[in-house]
Parts: sequence; C-alpha cells; structure tokens
Amino acid sequence: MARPKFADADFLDAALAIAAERGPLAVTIGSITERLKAPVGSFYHRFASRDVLLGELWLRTVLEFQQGISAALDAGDGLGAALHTPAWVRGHLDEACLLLLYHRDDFVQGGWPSSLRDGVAAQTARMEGGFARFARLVFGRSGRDELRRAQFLLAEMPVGAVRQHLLRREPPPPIVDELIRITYRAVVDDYHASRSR
Amino acid sequence: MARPKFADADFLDAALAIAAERGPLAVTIGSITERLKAPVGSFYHRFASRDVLLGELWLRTVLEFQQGISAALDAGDGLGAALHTPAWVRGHLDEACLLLLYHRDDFVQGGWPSSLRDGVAAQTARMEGGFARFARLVFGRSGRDELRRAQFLLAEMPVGAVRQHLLRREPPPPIVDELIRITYRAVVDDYHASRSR
DNA sequence: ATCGTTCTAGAATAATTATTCTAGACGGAT
DNA sequence: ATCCGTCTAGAATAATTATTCTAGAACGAT
Repeated sequence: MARPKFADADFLDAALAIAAERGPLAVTIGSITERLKAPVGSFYHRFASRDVLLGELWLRTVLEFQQGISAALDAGDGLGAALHTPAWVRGHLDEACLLLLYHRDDFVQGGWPSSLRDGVAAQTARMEGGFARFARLVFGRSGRDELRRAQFLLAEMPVGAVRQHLLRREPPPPIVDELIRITYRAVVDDYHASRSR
Repeated sequence: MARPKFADADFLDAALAIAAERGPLAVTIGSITERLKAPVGSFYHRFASRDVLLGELWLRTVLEFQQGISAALDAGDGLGAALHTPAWVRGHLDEACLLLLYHRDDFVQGGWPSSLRDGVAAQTARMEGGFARFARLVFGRSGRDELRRAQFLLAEMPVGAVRQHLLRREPPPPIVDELIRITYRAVVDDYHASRSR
C-alpha cells in the first residue's frame, strides 16, 4: 500500500453523490467509507469531523454556483443572472440538489466549525453584494424595495421554478426559463411603471 | 393520577413547536416527552412510532393549508388562491415553517407508515386536482403547459416569495403579496397573448 | 369491593453513529 | 539499512435515540 490511496476530493465527491441521492442526513462516515471502500481512519486523517467535511462540501458548491451569477452581473446582464439558475442546474444536477433542495444547516449537525465560519460569512456577504449590484443595475438604486425585488428575481423565484425538477433529478425543461423570463420582465417593468406614477 | 393526563393533540402540538423552532430532526421522543413532562410510555401508548407521529402532524398540517386554496378555487378566484400562501403563513407561522421549509420526507425517517399511505396519496391527488382546476379556471384547459404554469403560480412562486421570512420566523410583508400579484398577472397575460399569436 | 381497561412511569434494551485508538505498511531521507 | 512522517486498517468506545418491557395507579362497570 503506497502513500495516497485516496484524495481529499474523493471523500467530498462521495459525500456529494450520497447527499444528492438520499439527502444530507444519509451522509455518514459509514456510508462514505463504504462507497469509497476506505477505512474510517483515512477519513479522519483528512477531515476533523463530519461537520467539517459537509461544511466544506457546501461551501465549495455554493461558491461555484455564485460565480456564474457574478459573471452575468459583471456583464451587465440581469436576465442572464436570473437564468443562471436553470442553466447551472442542467450542468450540475447533483450539486444543485445539494444546494437548492436543502438548507445550509441541514448539513452540519452541530454548529458550523469555526474553521469555516469566515468562509460562510464571506459567502453571505458576496450574496448580499450580488443582490445590491443587481438592484443598482436594473433599478438604479438599492433601497429596501429594490433589494427585495432583486432577491425575488435572482434567488427565490428561479429556485422555486426549478425545485420540482430537482426532486425528480431531471434537468429543468425550457418552460422554466420561459417562466423566469416572463416574471423577470414583469417585475422590472412594474418597478419602473410605479416610479413614473 | 387520573386517566387522561395528556391528549393525543398535546404530543402533536409539542412536536409542531419543536419542529418549527429547531427543525424536524430535533423532534425526538426525548424532546417531546421532556417538553410535555410526559413519560415515554404515554407517547407509545398513543403513537405506534415516531414516524407515525410526524407523518400525522405533516398530514394534518397540509390538509389545513390546502383547504384555503380549495376554497378560493371554488369561488373562482385564481389570484386569491395564489395569495393564500402569504395569508395563511401570517396566521400560522409554526405550521408554515413545518410545511414550506421542509420536504415531506424530512419528517419520517423510515418510509411512510402504511397506515398513512392512503392519506398521503389522497393529499397528492387533491393537490394535483387543484392545479388542474386552477388551469381550467384561468387558462381554459389543463394540458401540460397549463399545468406547469398552474404549479408555478399556485405553489412554487408563492412559496419561494415567503421562504426567507419563514426562515426568520417573521410574517411576510406586503411586498410579498405585491410580487405574487405582479407575477400572476404577467404569466396569465402572457399565456393568453401567446395563444392569440 | 373487585376487576379490567386505560394510562402513567421510567428503567432496560438495541441499533446507529461519530470519534478515538492502536497497529502496521510504505517510501523517501539519512 | 534504519528511521520518520504520512497513511491505511479496522477494532473499541461513547453518545444519542427509538423502542420495548415491567409496574402500578385511577376510574368505571359489575
């Protein structure tokens, strides 16, 4: 037996597959090591605890997801940012199940490990920053009402539209993009119409 | 000590409170009996298992929620059906957390108890029937596209709009109803516009 | 008053999991 | 050739939970 029979990413990937199939609760040290045919010692050699593993998995996934939205906002494409959700889901079914079907806190059993606190806080900040950027881009300012609409158009509504398909583990059909487009236009138009009243 | 020191509903209510506060996972026989100061024997005297208790809780809650939507549809009020979600949430914060923040299967650990299978199947049928009724009411027919839009307007979108407020356990503000109204009108109008093209 | 059913009461049991611990293998540096 | 740090290996430990079991109390019917 040589040195590296397994890699850190192997454990993360196994956890991802299990979480996507049977939910975060089914991710146990036992189910991971069984799937990988690795001894539990090898697991604990790399990760301090189950919470650290699952926390890292969630973080790595959410950061990847957010990047696409950031890119669309950088390009000044508000609608593209809203449509990023169905697009990303199509290319990352497992990751999407993880991210969009569960809460952050369904993963860690105890609180968040202190080693990940900063990462989580940074993630939250980046997300709120994204809403604010979107609000300024599309509405011209980022007050309470604008931020609320941004969150609806960028997160709540697209995730809702995609959810049932994730539950069936199937890629969202084109009608989903259509619904997002319709809603996007309506909320943006309504905003500007109400401003000029 | 007399006969009925506790009622069945006491256990269900305790479970509801715990689930709303700390999630369905925190609902253990221990946490229930501790909150109620009841012995575990009294619990098992009434419920065959934890899964039966939580299954019944979910079922009783979802049926109550659905009634309001059915009533609106009976009255021919499609928009009212869509707005039922925020309205109901305001009057039933705990129940709403239970229903809208988690999946059905987050409650039962094993499969659904056979005693509840029929109830769950009936619930699903009623829900799908509701979508079909809505589709016929608002779109005039209930084909694939119409059903998809019905589900979006009646379930996915309103639930999405309400979710962040539930996470903070606060009643959804008026802007939520406004967003639902805007989206409702846009999706309905788009449908009829696309038909006449 | 006695009996049986319905409950209360909580200790005992079992199963599942995370985590820790002890042993030993490999391969490069000395 | 020996030694050491990095890993593999999996048994042992501990904690948490659901569930079962045994005892006994209260009330209504007889």
